[in-house]
Amino acid sequence: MVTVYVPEDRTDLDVFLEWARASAMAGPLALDTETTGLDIFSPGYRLRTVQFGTRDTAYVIHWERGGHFRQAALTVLRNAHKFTIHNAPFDWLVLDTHAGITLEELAPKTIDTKILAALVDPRQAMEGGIGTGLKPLSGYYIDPSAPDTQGDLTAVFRSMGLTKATGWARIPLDHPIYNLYAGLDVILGSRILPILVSELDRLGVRDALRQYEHEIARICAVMQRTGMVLDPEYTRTLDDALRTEAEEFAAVAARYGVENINATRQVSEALLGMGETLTERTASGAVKVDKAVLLALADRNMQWEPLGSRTPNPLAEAVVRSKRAGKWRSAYASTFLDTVDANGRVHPMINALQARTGRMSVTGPALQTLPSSDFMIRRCLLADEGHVMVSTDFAAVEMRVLAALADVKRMKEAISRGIDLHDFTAGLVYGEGFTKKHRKICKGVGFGTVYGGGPVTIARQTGAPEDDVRYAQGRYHRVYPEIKRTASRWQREAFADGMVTVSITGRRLPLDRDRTYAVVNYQVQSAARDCLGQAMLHMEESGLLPYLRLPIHDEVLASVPAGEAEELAREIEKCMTFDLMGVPIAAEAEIGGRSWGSLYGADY
DNA sequence: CTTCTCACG
DNA sequence: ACGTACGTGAGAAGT
Repeated sequence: MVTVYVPEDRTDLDVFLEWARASAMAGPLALDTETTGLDIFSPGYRLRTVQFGTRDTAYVIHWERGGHFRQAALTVLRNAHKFTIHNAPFDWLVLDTHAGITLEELAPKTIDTKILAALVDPRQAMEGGIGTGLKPLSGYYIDPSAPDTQGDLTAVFRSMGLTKATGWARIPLDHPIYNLYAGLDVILGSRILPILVSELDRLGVRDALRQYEHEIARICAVMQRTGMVLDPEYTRTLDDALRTEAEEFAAVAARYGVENINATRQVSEALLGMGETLTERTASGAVKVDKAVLLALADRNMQWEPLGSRTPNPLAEAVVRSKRAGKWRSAYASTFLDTVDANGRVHPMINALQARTGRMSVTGPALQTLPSSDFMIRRCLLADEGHVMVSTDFAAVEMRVLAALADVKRMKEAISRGIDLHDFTAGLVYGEGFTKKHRKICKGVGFGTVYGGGPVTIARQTGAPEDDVRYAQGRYHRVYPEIKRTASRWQREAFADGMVTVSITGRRLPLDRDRTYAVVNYQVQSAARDCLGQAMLHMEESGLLPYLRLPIHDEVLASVPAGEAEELAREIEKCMTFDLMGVPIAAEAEIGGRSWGSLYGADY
């Protein structure tokens, strides 16, 4: 039996305050907000309700009504000493931006149940895990028939002629289902907390890892709040130019009967009709017409450089160009313009613990995936006024992490002596007279090993003959025997531990039963992510957090005052330099100009 | 909702 | 016994 209260007047609010005071003494209060949407930094964004709850009681405070309602919510937000929130960064930023409760104040008082859930099982439901959303967690741990508060509310929206996009902003504040579901979320959050804590205790997940993840989440939330400056004039011009390019080449494709360049079926049929032979197939058996296929028909390599090996197919050329311009416009340039805030900044969401390996992801826009082959998209984003961009990369971090985790003696020796790792490997595999080609194969085998790839894939990736790759991979494992040995140990331990391999930081990494070879990649990718996390903690300790803009797996992007760029770049490098089990982890900073594109060849 | 494609580390 | 490329986000089309 649970009760959801919705205070209507000052008397009700006094009851709420008394309840909150007493409840907060007994343990963490569950906290949640309802807002007009997910676009926290958009003009016109509103905080609508703030909910507080325990395992059987919830109070939905109508922030939107102002006055005493806000005062009451603020009193509890300021006075309670511990909150449990599901997906805290969102609520931190909402309350920071729209209620004046800074995330610096709230974060140290927060336990995020989404973090705890990811430490129990980082997989999404589709990957065979429970999922880390409140709904799947409630279904699994509390009651399979627990209401889908978000899903059911969208149904309510529809019945009122509203959509997912408009419903959260327009549903009347006093709608009973809206209030019931707002209240249920904190009740569920409150009930999930002790369950997840006891799961983590049972599984032996150290408290240090839980604390560490909360620190990382806070640091990422600060970066999200800061955001990045957009160059609006450049971006508008680029958006127009990309639209024009997409349209012009789409018109060329139309002359060959392709009405829709994104319809792969139309493209493949038109190409076959022109007498081209298309041999590659997709997983489902359809004719494959991806970029690699089209560029080959257009007589270009993957860098788009002309090959001179055949007559370029004009349709293939038109389709690749139109598709690229269209994608770069819709995924990047247009999204920048659509998501920019009133101060000219974009605030992508940084999901600090998103991937099943613990890796971070960035969405809306996906700033970790901007094209790197051309500066034109990155040129849209700027360092702050008077600042320059600094990008600092870990040096070959995954190879170093592998050397450390698997205790690869000769690899560790080479790294410590500062020798180029792929040169070193080529020397061991082919002898001192190795060629550039040999080095390339060894580099491919090195990466292939980190990813768990076989000779066929590595051969395809490097362009080297399969037999050569086979030979090199065999030799590779002879000169670095510890890798296979460690992989076997990891697999053995995972089998004994419910198909879960435990990372160097104590992170649980569930394996797929039919892909246990991926254990090497999971261990390496996860440890590399924690190198980034460790570096981020160092950077905050050094006072660099205000300059940080974006984590990109093995890189940190910063905006620093132009006059102090050299010093701050050295400081960032220092924060990304440390020892991992006897292996030096190192980083190199590159100082650019005002735009991110300047680090990719742009002149501004 | 699934598939295909393409952008990144 | 053998061999397996890893992790993401996003738009568009097709079912």
